[in-house]
Amino acid sequence: MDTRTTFYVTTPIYYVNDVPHIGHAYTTVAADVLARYWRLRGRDVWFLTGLDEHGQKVQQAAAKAGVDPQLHCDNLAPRFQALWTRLEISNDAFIRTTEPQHKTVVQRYLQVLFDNNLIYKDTYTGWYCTFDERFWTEKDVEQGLCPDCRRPVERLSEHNYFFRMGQYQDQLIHYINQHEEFIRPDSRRNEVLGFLNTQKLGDLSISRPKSRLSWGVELPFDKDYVAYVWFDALVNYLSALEYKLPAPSVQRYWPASLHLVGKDILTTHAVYWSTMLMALDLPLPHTIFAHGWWTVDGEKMSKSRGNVVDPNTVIDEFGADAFRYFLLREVPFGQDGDFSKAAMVSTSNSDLANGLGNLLSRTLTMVERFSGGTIPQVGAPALEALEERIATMARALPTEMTRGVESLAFRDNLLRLRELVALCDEYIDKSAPWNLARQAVDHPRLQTVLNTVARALRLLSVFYYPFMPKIAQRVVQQLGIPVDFSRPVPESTYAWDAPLGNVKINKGPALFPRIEPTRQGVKPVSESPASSQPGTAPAAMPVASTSPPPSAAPTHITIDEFAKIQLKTAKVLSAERVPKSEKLLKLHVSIGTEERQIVAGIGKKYEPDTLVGKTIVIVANLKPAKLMGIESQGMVLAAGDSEVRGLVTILEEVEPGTKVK
RNA sequence: CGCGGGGUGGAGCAGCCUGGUAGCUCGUUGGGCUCAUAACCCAAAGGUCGAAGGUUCAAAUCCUUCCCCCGCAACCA
Repeated sequence: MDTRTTFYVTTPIYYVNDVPHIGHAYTTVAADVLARYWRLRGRDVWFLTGLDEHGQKVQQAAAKAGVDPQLHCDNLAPRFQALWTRLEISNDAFIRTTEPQHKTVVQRYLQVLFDNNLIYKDTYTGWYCTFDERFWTEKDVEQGLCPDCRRPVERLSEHNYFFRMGQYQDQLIHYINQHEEFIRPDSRRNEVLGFLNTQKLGDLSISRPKSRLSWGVELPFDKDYVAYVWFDALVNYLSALEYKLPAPSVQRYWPASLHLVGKDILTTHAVYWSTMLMALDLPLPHTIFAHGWWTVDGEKMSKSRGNVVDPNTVIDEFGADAFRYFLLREVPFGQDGDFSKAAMVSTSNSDLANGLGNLLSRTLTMVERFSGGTIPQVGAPALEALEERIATMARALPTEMTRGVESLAFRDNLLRLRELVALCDEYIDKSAPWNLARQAVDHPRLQTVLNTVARALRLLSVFYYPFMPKIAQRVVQQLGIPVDFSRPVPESTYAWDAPLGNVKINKGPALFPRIEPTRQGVKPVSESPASSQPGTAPAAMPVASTSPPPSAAPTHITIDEFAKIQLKTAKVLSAERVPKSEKLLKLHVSIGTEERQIVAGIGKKYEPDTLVGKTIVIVANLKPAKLMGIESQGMVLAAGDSEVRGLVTILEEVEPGTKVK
């Protein structure tokens, strides 16, 4: 644990071209919870997030849009900033790598490394993937394709500048071994160590020729090059300290207490960034924590699947606080998790509406009904055993919460708080204040019940605050306890034994609405093609735009263009599965004059045997191609989108090779 | 033999490393209560722990084989 009084936490700087999704929200919310917790506890917190705005993809996207790259970034940046506002992110600064001050710092560090002979120029020849903006080694490249994105790679030879990363290998291994908390969780630490121990760490290319990529930070010692994106990006953690505060604050906050990263960029941080810092003679961050990824409804999130969760829509539906709660409550931090609306509804209802929300609601109503709207002082014990259990749990809570936050065990903390809520519910039921209210002789006991639950809520509000800032504020507001969460809250204001009483409450609306679970599992599969328009005015349909269905080709082709495609009937002579392939079948077909070998991706739908003898339709003049090493001399026609639904066949018996038009 | 993850009451998961009464949340059923957002409290039902072998006094847990599911990778010409 980082024991300094400062706490510097970062998220990665997100790529400005991305659409903000649940993953971005996750990291940022987690960082925010930590920042809020430590501010509450009086530490000197600095919380940084921001955007990575350089690189080829930005340059390309801007060019495509016909705008200046900077303008392109300026247009996109607010998407993130607006989301963070909605999500109640309390970052102290928002860095953008295109800011001049950032570039200056990057250049200064580059110059230092260059002057110390830690950067050298060399020729690099390798396989380059334009899309990923990176070179691949010989054994990475498979069949001329980028192992990452499967696009073709090109042989490229160019001069570049290299950072002597390799020479720090042993030092880094040693460092990781000596510092248990440097890379977390442990599984990730082992992963990095495994990587470092089994292969030789090479030097790192840190430049790109301007001829290929101009959108970047120019190297101070060679204006024909810009800095490679990682060097530029990682330095943000330091550069922000130099110009985002009133006074330069590297001394004050560096080394960072915590870099939160997704597991995909752990190596970059653990190896590149660490060795860069070593070379700069700067201390390494205290902890780099790699968290897991979210799937959606059990599937990986991807643009092509169209299941990317927009945090904005979740906030619209559930509110920012419930969303924040869900993200950190659902899964142990570090592991992968699954987001689904059903889970979101269930958690929101059971933990928040039925838990915290309902506890506050019933408590306040009782205070109104049985105590004239004022939280009473402690009276006589009502149910000593339960009161003792509550007290024990409550007194231990501050320490437990801190321990949980230190180990980033958000989920454990939230479950613990939920336990206290449940214990209060049990206490209320068993002490039955509504009965105690009947006779004056029981009133001292009634007072104790109400006071005890109110104190529990006071405590809960404080520790729920980092997770749900708005809700916490509403809880204390309704309880009538003035707690200002925007500044450190001394423990004396919420400690279990800190007295509470004679406080006038302000009961307000429910904290969380109960959400009726919609029919889950039944996805709205079919927008019935006919009348899915929520529209009006059927009469006024403009005649001209008998628009094609959305999936159809947007433009017409001429009959001549169609004539270029030779469709023919073909009789299947044999069919067999392509070994090791999931969906490929190798077909031999006759088109009368000749035989063709066709590889078709229909193996999920059809057993080879059932196809033999069938007459199908093929594209006869398609350029042959190799699929898994097997030549395919044509293409079979089949209905279906990504999934094959059925083959095109002929009703009547026709000769193989008959033209289809 | 491509890489990896997983199969535990209706659902989602923990337990498995370091064998020894199978646990949690949700759901279901019955009861209670009436302060509360049809909420809350109590109780119950419900599992041959994917299958088969093996090791052992004892296996969800260790070993072997097999089956199935899910990612990723390779291909839907």
